[in-house]
Amino acid sequence: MEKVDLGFYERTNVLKIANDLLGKLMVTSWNGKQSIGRIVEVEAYNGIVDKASHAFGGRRTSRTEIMYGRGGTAYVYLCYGIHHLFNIVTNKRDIPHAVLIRALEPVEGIDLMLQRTGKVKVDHSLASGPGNVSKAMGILTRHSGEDLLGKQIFLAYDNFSLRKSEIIATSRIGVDYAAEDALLPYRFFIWNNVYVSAKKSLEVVGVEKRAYKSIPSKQSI
DNA sequence: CTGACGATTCACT
DNA sequence: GTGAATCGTCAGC
Repeated sequence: MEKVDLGFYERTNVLKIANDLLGKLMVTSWNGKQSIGRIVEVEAYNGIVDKASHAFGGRRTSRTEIMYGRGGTAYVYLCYGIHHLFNIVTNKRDIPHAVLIRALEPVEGIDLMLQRTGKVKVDHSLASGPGNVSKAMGILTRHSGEDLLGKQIFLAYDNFSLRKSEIIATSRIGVDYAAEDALLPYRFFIWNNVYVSAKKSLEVVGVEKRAYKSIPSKQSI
């Protein structure tokens, strides 16, 4: 298991990074408690030109400031007053790209995940859905700003690999307010993986496997 | 200071 | 399919 390095996070194409995150291992380790999950579903948020992004239009607030930090930083925020959503900041400082981790396949420390989620046995929902990912891994908003090159929260890779044909791209979940940008195929997941969330909405959408080639890059508003 | 609301989940119909 | 839970964040006054 090798830790994902800074170069991976600092790349400029957030859609490419989102694709590359599929199959990677997410690790949390504190108080001697380690949990590992394999990333099976993500969503890309393309910074200031993306109406679904918290940083749309260059918006800077105390909360979103983290997104303007260096790639390889955790951005965690509270949603609906209940759910802690874990994102990975990408690109260079001042370019607020991010990738939301939406689902994990539990790999290690599963007893801890069960304990944290209050579940009795493993099922498809253990770390499926962005709120459940954080709950199972023990991530809270206080971890926002944490360095992903550190020892507490980081990503790693092993021998696992995916073919491009195993990656499905669809529109993102819960971003209807983003008008036309709600339709962009910025959600990626592993085909046929049982831990992927919101399956009902799939209906085998028009699969856009090369979505990242059409990424908008203009930096004006 | 106030009010509206969200990158969600779960139980229930 | 519908609605409740629940609170930090943010715009507006």
